[in-house]
Amino acid sequence: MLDIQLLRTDLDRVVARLATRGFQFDATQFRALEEERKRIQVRAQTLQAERNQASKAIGQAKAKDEDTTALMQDVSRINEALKEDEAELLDVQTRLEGLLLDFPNLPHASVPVGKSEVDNVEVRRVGTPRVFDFPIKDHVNLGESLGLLDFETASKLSGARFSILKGELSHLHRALSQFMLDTHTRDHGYTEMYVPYVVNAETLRGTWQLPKFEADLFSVPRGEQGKHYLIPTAEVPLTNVVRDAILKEDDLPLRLTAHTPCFRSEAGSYGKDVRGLIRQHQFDKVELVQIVHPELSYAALEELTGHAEKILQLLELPYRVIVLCTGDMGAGSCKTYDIEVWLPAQNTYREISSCSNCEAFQARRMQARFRNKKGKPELVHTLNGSGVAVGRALVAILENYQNVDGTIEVPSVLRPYMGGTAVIGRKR
RNA sequence: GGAGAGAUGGCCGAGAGGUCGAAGGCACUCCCCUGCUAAGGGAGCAUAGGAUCAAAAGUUCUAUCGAGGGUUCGAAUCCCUCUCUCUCCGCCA
Repeated sequence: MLDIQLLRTDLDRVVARLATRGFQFDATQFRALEEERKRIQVRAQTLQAERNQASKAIGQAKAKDEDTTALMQDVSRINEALKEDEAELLDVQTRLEGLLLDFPNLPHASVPVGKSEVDNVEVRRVGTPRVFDFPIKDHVNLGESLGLLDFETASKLSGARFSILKGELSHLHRALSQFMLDTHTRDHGYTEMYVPYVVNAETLRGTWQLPKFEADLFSVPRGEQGKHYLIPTAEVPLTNVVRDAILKEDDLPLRLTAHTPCFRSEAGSYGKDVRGLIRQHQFDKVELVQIVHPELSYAALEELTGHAEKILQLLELPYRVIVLCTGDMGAGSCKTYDIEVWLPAQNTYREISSCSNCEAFQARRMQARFRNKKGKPELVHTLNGSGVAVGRALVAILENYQNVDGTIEVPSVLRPYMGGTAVIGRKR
């Protein structure tokens, strides 16, 4: 959520900057609504003040045993008028809030302006794609021929876009998440968290998934309590840890990590990536979240992106980092780096992590604050990034580490997590 | 699942229809005092929004005592619904 003050004082600039991310906004309509709000609010508040004063006078008169009939009639009249104003005010405010809730975040000045993913800018490339001297297979082929990847049975259980991993492949999947968590907690200073996978609507509102993206979520009916939702990413529970909290300045930065499944309905995305593990309704991810002092959030973004990159470096997977242009960024982000891993079967880099600085956008919604030097509560900045998507890392390992006989080499950092296994799929 | 108790400011905790945005304490900030090992005195100290203002400061108004509704001229205080926490019993990986 944007700062309403900013809209009141600097609307034209806000509209112009939001236009760079393809967000059209009717400033005239907003101004008119604001005018209306102001008019009604001033009137209503004046009436309230009158009423409060009169009521106080009644109390004082009664204490002195005086007659209060005239005063009470006054108040009744005020209340009549007030009732209408309050209803109008509520209506205007609801409409304004509705507009405000739809606003995406303002892009940071360093973000390239563009319309879509073709305008994203590559920042760096790390590692060199391996040259194969045999015809390579994609991860689906590799997994299925080894008998370790089973989409058919998964679709019997749950439908399309679910998968079953077996034996050594399932073990490798587990090894990956363990390795990521260990690296982030041991080397990068994150605190490991175990968090709920089912959250309430308030929590999703805090991080922006509601109300706009409800269609992408799996929900769980809960009788009188309404609906709960399966988390689409651990960003949701991790970031909301600080919702409605006032932290000590010394507590910052908070670095939190969790390994969780993520559930995405993504009804609209069929037709793309239908094959394989790339786009699933359920996948595992190790998430990184930082809650930081506003002045340090851009340094933290570089740092957090580096933490995610470190995983790929240790796994010796080639990747590149791109900065998303204004038109391709998520709504809550001021600046986003995507990390894309090399997939030889697709002959391209594919997203494996997305690292964003949301500045105070989520914090304002969540009322997540810290007490600053002056003793005043001030909004924190929030950042999140995948460190990294486990399923996609598995895909990358299958494809990059494949041997001519269809077996898979285990990256050396993962071998301790695999009981020393060096190759997957070797016949015994 | 059953029975009971509770939810007040950063924290603890009083208040039980009127002058309560809320006593007192702790913490914090500033000042004074004091040569000392969690010493004393004074002042300040909730959040959000509105108006005024070029802006800040200041002034002023409104809302907020778990959330939402109701009663009333007036609600932290009374009534209803919900949520959460605690205690006891039951069940359970």
